[in-house]
Amino acid sequence: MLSLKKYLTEGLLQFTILLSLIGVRVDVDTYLTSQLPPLREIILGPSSAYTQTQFHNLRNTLDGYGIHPKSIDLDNYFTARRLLSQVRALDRFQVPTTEVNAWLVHRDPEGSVSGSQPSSGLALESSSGLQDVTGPDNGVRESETEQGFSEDLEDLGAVAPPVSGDLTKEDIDLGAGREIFDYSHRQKEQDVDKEPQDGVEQEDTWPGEGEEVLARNLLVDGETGESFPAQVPGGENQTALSLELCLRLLESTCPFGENAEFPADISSLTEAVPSESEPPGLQNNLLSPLLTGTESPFDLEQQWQDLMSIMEMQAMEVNTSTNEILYNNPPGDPLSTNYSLAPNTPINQNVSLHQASLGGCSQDFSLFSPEVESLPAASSSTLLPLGPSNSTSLNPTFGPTNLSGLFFPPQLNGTANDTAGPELPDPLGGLLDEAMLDEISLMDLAIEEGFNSVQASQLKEEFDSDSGLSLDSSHSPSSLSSSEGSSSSSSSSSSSSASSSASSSFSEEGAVGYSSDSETLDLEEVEGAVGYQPEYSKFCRMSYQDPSQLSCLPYLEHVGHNHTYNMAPSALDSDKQMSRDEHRARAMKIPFTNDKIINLPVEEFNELLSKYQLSEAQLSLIRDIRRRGKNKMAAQNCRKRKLDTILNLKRDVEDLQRDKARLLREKVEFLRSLRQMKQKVQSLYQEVFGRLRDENGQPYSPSQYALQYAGDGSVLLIPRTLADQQARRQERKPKDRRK
DNA sequence: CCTGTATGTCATCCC
DNA sequence: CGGGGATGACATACA
Repeated sequence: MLSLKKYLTEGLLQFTILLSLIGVRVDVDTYLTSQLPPLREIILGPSSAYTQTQFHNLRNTLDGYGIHPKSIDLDNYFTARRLLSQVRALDRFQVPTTEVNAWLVHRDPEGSVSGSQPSSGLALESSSGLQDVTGPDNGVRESETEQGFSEDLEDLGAVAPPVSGDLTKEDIDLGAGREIFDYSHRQKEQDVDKEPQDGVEQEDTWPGEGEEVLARNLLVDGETGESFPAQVPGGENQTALSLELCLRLLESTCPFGENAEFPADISSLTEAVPSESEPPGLQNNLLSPLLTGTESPFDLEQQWQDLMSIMEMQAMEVNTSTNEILYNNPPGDPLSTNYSLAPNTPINQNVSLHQASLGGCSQDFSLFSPEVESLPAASSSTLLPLGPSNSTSLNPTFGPTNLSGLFFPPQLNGTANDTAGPELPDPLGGLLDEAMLDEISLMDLAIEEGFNSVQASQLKEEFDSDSGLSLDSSHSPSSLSSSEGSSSSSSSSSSSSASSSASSSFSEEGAVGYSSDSETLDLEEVEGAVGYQPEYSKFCRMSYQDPSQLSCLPYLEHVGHNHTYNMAPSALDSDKQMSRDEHRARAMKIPFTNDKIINLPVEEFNELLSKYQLSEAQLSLIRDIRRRGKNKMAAQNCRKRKLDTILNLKRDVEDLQRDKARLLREKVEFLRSLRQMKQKVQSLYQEVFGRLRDENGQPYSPSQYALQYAGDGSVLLIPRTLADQQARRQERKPKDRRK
């Protein structure tokens, strides 16, 4: 089923492409508005989202003439499809906490196919990107859920998230396919306030319109004396298409924000270029700014770091600049506007690879997950570097200027250079070390595990049980006052009976405090059971309390102290159990119990003393007993408080350690994902670059040329020297911003 | 006998 | 200024 469907789809797409190339413009898009899904489905397939094929770009660029049917290399096309599928593998970018879903949106220069599926969960990331389908040939990519068709489309390389119906015509024109990075988009929203900076950057890199800048840059290449776009030999037409697709794929793989600025910025993919091919010396010179200063440009690690830095920038809120830039792109953006022009540009001029290039085909690649998707289509559109805008801008710009041959890797360059570029080497470099990361994660995990399994759970339980106790000093006072009141009342109500004294002491303890209400009750019950004998009651209380509390506290469990030893086997042995003060009081013939001495309120206590004729020695002893008794309770409360504090601190530490471990794990996972993406990008870059051929059919030297992403999502083949210059330029910006 | 824990007591600070 | 809570330090009992 799938194969058949795929076959049909491919055939249909190819046919459409051919028509477009021939100059027959199939404006299915006009009919394929969101309101008319059926027609679209007929042509594009069911639930086709917004698939924009790069072929459209060619057609658009060439405007139907100038491109020879021969120029289309089906082999390359399918190769591109394969690459695209590979890229698609990156769709689900797993980030620690967030899942990243990427969609490849294929956009036609003329009119990118805008997904008419508002309903689909996917939000159009690039507002400009998707949009109206001017040509039937636009590959439409449906939401992933709709696999059948989407799959085929995917192969084509046109992947468009369902577009919300709000796409404007302008968006459509401008927006042609571009890769949208939801993630970046999201950030952009957050970073909206940072736009000013972006604007500045734009001025620097891309004064006015990115297109112009690109053109200028390309033409300018003084060193080589070549204007790349134009120079690219038309003989490469064969590969042009495939290259375009590949480039788009590459673009899509890289979550770079699209920005007008980017076009100017040339962060080169060159970095990704296989190092083997290039001589070290050349590399250094040619290396992009990002790479410079650290390792050889070709160093994979370095490359990864760059990518990671880019990712980091986007992912980690830190960099707003890039996001801003990306998001800020208004629909009316020059680039976007230019997009509409692209279709008109004659292919002849652009015929070179460049044209094939990605300009037209932008695939929206949203690496990031649902969150991103949820973002409004408009905002997202701006984010994606590869988005339609790129294609449009590029085509128009270069087409006229004969810069046809250039591939722009705008996003990579722009994003990497602008935002992440600078950071890549440093922060990510170290982190990239997989072994190190693993180690960290493992360590963290171990720590976390340890806490979780052993102490954490226990502590939690303990704390829960111990909830009654609070370190907050405020608690004790209130409880104390209340307890005192109760104690006084109890004491007053009951004269000096043993039971009364016992109850009063208990109540006082509750008041004292740290014991929770339940605790107090328990104590009271216990003590009541014990009967009079304050000392016993005290001991009992302590013994009673401690065990219960201890049970809750794992640490204390090992303490097997049985404080009940204080309790005589029989009440008759109470004398032995009396405290020193009890003995002293008895020796001094104190007429009332120590409980009363200790627990009676001051007034009652004084009143009690006044009732008896006591000697100085007796009064002194009574006061000492009262003082010691009070202090004893205070000491108990103090110790309890201290213990609670320690336990709470321990719990806090454990919690923090768990959080830290979790965050580190997530970080490691994120870095891994970034690394994988980088590898993919690199491989794709190499593959694409390796397929490029000059007029003579000779492959380009990686040491002399490099692929770069333009801000608009197009990919250019430029001299390394130029790439290095631009890369350096961009590298500075991000740093400045951060500062 | 040594050690660790629990508890009591004292001195002191502070409210 | 005294009562009393809080707490560090020390002493003691006990396992």
